[in-house]
Parts: sequence; structure tokens; C-alpha cells
Amino acid sequence: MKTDLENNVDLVAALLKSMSHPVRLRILCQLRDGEKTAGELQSVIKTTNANITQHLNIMRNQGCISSRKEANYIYSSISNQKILTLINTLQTLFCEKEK
Amino acid sequence: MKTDLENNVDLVAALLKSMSHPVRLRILCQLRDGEKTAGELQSVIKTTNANITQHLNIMRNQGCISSRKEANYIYSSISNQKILTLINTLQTLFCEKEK
DNA sequence: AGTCTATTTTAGAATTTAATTAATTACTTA
DNA sequence: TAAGTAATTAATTAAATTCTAAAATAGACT
Repeated sequence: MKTDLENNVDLVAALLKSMSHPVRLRILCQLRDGEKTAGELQSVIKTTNANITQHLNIMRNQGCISSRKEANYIYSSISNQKILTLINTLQTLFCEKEK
Repeated sequence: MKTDLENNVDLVAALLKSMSHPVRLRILCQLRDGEKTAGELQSVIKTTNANITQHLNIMRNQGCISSRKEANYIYSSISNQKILTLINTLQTLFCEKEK
């Protein structure tokens, strides 16, 4: 059974908002392949590591991203299948290209 | 053929951003059933009509929403199937409820 | 302990966003 | 043409977001 999206707009809007920043969407794209450290993300996404951490925090607080610590590396990953499905849907819908 | 989402993050992030406000997501939900006037939207979404118009403008500028004028009513509607599919995906993913 | 590396946290300024109110436009109808 | 309705635009203010730079934390290594 489903509840209407209308009953959950606040939650869903907050979730979308946490994903709708170029740096954050870039991070999510990177994490599709599996967990990465802030340093690995920074090597691909050109901004400061402080900035990467801040954006990771926003998504962590929203529940998009999980972290685990190992030595002095912190590995971040997409926290659940739903987020991954959403990202894949975005790609299918908006990145289709004619050959 | 697909291009990677990574090549389109700026565009997709901007699109998501235009949808990730509670009032705007509420408007999109309402428009799933078909076009509505600002007045009709206002009767369901409790805010001023100026505010409704402003949010409609944001989505219109982003290409989510189209408008047509008839007499002194302006009917707004979801501009394309992709947006509708995305909204339905959000509902399926995040509004599923156990019976 | 001291140093190095990886990361996070904090504080600040600059920018953007959002809501409110008032004024304006466009159309209809008496 | 004047009044009424629907919607938009503009201006203001308040609030939230973002980036930068500096300081702080945590673990690894010597």
C-alpha cells in the first residue's frame, strides 16, 4: 500500500534538497561505485577538503550517506538502495543521448 | 546510448533544486492530475497567491512547468513526461507503506 | 613525545533564497 | 468606461546556504 507523496512532501523535499547541489550530486555519483574517502573524493571534485566534508555532513544528516572509520581514513558510502535507485533514475531520465 | 550523470550534474542539480521545496513539490503533486490555475493551487496549498506565482516561476524557468492563458486564468501543468516519471518514482521509493 | 597525514570543526563574510506586502497588469462584465 | 477578479511583478526584509581560511581532532609512524 502507498501513501500519497503529498503526505510526505516535507520529508521528500528535504531529501531532494540535500542531493540538489552540484558538489553533492557529484559526490553521490562517485559513491555509486562504492565507498570512498574524503581525500579520494577531493581528488576528483575540485574543491577544498573542508568543503567536501561539509557537503558530506549535509547528506549524512539527511540520511543519504553513511560513514565508517578505519585508521585515519573515513569511508563514505550511499546509505541505502533507494538513493541509488533514485540516482540511476535521474541518469536514465535526463542523461539519455542519441547515438 | 547514455552519457554519465557526472557530465550533467549541474543541469540535473538545478532541476532537482527547483523541485526540492515543500511548496513546489506540493504544486507538482497537484499537477499530476492535470493543469490547474494559481487560484486552484492556492486553495489547496496554504500560502499567498503571490507566493504560488513565485514558485511557479522558479519551476517554469527551470522547464518543469508550462503555462497557457485562457481568459484571465493561467493554467499551469507539468511540462514533460520525464518530470512526471520522476515524481512517480519518488512516491514509489519514499512513500511505500506497509498495510 | 613529536611529527605527519587525513579529516573535521569553527567562524566569518558573501550570496542566495523565501515570504510578505503593496502596486500593477490583463481580462471580463455590468 | 468603471468595477471586479485572477494573476503577476516589485520591493523589502528575514533566513538559510555556501565558501574560505584557520584551528582542532584523531590515528599512524618514528
